[in-house]
Amino acid sequence: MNKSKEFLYPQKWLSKASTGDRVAHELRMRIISGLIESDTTLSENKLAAEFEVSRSPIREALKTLSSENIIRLEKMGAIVIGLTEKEIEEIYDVRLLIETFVFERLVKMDTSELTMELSKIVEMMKVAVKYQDADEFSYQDVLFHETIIRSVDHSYILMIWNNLKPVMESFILLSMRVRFKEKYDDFTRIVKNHELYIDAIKTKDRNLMIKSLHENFDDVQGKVEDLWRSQQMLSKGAEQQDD
Amino acid sequence: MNKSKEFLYPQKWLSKASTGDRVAHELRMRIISGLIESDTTLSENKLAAEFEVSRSPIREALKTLSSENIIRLEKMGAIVIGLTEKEIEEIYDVRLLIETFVFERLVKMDTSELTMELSKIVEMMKVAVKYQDADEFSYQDVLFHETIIRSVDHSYILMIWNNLKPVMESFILLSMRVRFKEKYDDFTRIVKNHELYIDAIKTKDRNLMIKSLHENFDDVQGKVEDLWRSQQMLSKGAEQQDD
DNA sequence: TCATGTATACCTGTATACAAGTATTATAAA
DNA sequence: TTTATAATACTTGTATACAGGTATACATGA
Repeated sequence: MNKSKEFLYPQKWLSKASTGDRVAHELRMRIISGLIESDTTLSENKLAAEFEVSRSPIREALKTLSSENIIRLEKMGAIVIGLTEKEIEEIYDVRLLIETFVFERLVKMDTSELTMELSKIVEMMKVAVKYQDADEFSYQDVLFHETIIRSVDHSYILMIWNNLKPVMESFILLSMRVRFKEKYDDFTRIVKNHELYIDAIKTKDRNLMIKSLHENFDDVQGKVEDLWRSQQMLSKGAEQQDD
Repeated sequence: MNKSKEFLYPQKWLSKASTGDRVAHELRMRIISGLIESDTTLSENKLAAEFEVSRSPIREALKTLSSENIIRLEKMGAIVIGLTEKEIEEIYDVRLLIETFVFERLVKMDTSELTMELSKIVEMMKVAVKYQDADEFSYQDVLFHETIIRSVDHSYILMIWNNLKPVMESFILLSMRVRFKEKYDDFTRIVKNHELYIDAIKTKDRNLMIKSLHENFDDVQGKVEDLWRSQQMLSKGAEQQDD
């Protein structure tokens, strides 16, 4: 698909994806990682040439990315918006908003099945930590929250999640990769926070839920400066990533 | 664009829209009005033939509609989901969620400019009522809330709004058209609710805001059964609509 | 030097062509 | 009559072609 063989997005997650999806995922990673800078103008033709595909899947990808608010489609070309710290905070505003909403539904439900499922995911996270698999860890992290959100069966909350997810996934992926190298011991705390979250669901304890959610955010978000600092290095060292 | 000359969506709102957008708006109206029933399978080729355009804009439209959760893209064809009462309630859950969030931001801001803008919109609504222009009224109603949401400058809240807006707009449009015929006097109450909303913003009164918002929802949502009942009639009488 | 017009090279939006996959229907065999 | 298989009529995904439109650079005139 691409003349350069460097992919930021885990290729094994794209086994059944269309070309358009692949392009979208890869472009998203490059934008969020800073490899493609903000205010860059992307042209369909150039992207098509670079990815060695036709304009059709490129168009599809650009439309997707524009609905995620990381690019802006204009008359001539697509302008990269990217993620500033403001946007990252905004994403977490929204996450807090929807997860709080979801929690209010959960307290009225039987959550035994859900907590079982979540426990399984946390086990997976532990294994990912053990084997230092940042991508797998990120995957399970995102899955954890998605599982909670899906459990309340609310199609428009799910719609919000679906719009947010790709950007978040990319951001978490990049963030975790850096921190697996630099701050390995953080992960025991992240896992612990997720276990706290499960407890909150089990005991229907709002405060505990908010607390663990906030701490979880701080864990990803708090050291954002570190991430940006490490970003260039990460991007340039991206060829080591699996594909 | 269409061999049949009946459009549910106001054509003058589409002056600068692309073919894909036009198709999306029209399809959305047909789906939400019930003209196209739930579980119907839409094929790109058939739609292209019906709208007398190529598959490209149809594809674009279907992608848009799928991101709005009113159709589901599958291996063969797009399945119409439509709007059941459950989904309408869910939409208002989300509106309540984001407008409450926005209000919390507003109470920390200078809102004099905003309330001025909103007053203007309410004036417009009154004129629309006076001249029995259901479409114009709907437009101003949606604009009212969009103006509030935009005022806090939160790109991801705006993203949610942008995803919700088209479906809501269509729903409100259809709902108002029926009620302008059947329940003309309701509109003075709706206008009053919006004035209450402005007061709430001016006085930073959370409870008043929630109250007016709820009543506003009830006004649209409460008589949903009526809407569905009138739906068929409306759809069949759609050729009278402006274009 | 600055303004205006024009050629040119690019861009998107739409149409069309083609390839590969899937459901369906008809046909053949048991 | 039922089952299995092959033909066929669809479907989407991608590539390509074409038609406007837009920006840029350059030349021409004041």
